[in-house]
Amino acid sequence: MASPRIDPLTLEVVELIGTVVSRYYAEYDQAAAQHSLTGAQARVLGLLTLEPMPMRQLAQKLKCEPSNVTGIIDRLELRGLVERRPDPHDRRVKLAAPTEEGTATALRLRESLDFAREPLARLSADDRATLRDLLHRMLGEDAAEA
Amino acid sequence: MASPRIDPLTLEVVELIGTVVSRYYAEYDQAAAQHSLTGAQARVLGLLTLEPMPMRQLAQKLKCEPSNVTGIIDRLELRGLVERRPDPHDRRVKLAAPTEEGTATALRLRESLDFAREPLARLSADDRATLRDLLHRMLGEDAAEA
DNA sequence: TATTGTTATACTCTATAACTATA
DNA sequence: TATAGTTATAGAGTATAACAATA
Repeated sequence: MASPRIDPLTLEVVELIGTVVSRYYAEYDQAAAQHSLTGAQARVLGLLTLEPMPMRQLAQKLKCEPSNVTGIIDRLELRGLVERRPDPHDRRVKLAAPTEEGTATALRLRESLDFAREPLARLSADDRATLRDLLHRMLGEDAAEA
Repeated sequence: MASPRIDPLTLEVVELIGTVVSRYYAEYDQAAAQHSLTGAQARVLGLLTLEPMPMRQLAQKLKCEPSNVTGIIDRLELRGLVERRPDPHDRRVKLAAPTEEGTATALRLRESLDFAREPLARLSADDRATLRDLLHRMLGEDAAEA
């Protein structure tokens, strides 16, 4: 809790990360908007295409209250991108799953996300590998949560 | 528009960046909440402590519509963290500026943001320098916009 | 009793359009 | 006429609290 007095180098890296963050978010929202989706809707659709899951689990992934998921899924369901299925093992839970159209939309969305190509294309393969290693070490073991 | 077919290395780096982004945002919002501020309010307060500026300019920095800034500044002003000053050169513009308490809050907020310390502390100074260079090259010349 | 999902409510952020006061 | 800031409005995300169905 002692006041940090961060060195200039660390400060510069933090600012650079801030730039990456804001650019990443802007591109993500823009890509989502091109498919008439909000950022949250796009994120949910992306998660569900990996694996259908209960509303509760979705809330945990999004780090928000379960009551919010109801609305987001409502809007996606209204557009035919997602459906609610009963869970055969527990009649309380509803499994959110993408429809065929939802899966297709998520795929197109991922392809239109060119954050992967544009900025990273400026780095050589060796540089990308170095960056990967640095980020891995920076994030520690729990980097897989995405 | 040709479908990308991204190589696994690039994909891995993109995922890592996604993890950094979500962690950065989560920490930022949490730090803001500790001071009873929303993320947007904290961002505005941070910008204004660097330099007071017209509402219009603030909207440009936030990449949102000017009408939104009115509300954000309203709420900050209501709490005594920000004030609106007339611009001596143009009676149309209002300069948003932090109050003394606003400046103090912004300072405490910055200190409580330990994203700078915790993850980056795992890297040596050499590694941080390497990371800085890679991010610089990745972001290009326009990395200063933050 | 505890848990899942929902509803009701309130607040913030967001965009759009129309308005005012200046320039 | 153009610009700066505001208001009005509507939609979306968020948290909180209370509720029904199920465990």
